[in-house]
Amino acid sequence: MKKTLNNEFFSRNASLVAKEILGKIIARKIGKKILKAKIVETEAYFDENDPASRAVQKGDIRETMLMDPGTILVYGVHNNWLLNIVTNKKGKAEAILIRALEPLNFKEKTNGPGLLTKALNIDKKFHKKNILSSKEIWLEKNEIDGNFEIVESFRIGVKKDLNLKLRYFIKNNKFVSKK
DNA sequence: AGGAAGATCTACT
DNA sequence: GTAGATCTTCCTA
Repeated sequence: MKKTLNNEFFSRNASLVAKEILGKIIARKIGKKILKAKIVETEAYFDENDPASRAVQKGDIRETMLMDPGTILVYGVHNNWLLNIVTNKKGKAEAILIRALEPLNFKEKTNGPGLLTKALNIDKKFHKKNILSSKEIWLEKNEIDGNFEIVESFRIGVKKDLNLKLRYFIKNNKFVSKK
């Protein structure tokens, strides 16, 4: 059994992936250091029937969301880079947004989508790379603690939200951006 | 070339 | 709780 997450993991419905990726480890190699953090908060975005998703707009973001599962989608908003991972099969515009991490071996703040990209030094250079094959960033299974409760809630910062709970976070984790 | 909008963050009240 | 700062991308002309 491989330690890193595979293609099948991401080849599913975005809300499913968003939920199951909670508690997994994201690793970022910078020079000789490898920063590791636990994913504690995510959101799911869809194509049709999701007015808040950027996939309904034509452009580079939609193009990227149509690519292979595991493709990294980096999107700039305000002053920040937001880290997304494309899910579902090629041709389906779905993705998850990583909203918050719990740092395991570093101290930078990661309790927000813009902050975690700064902490991990993620920017547009990762755009359209695949997180399943990258040597600089990857995801690992968490074999240490798989015991936590998942809370479902509404997405944050979107005007036209669906009447669906598409944000998922680990209960009682203090690194979650909002409750 | 210019303007508007946006899946945000920080600081201050 | 609310306002402001300030960057990238897309749309229009």
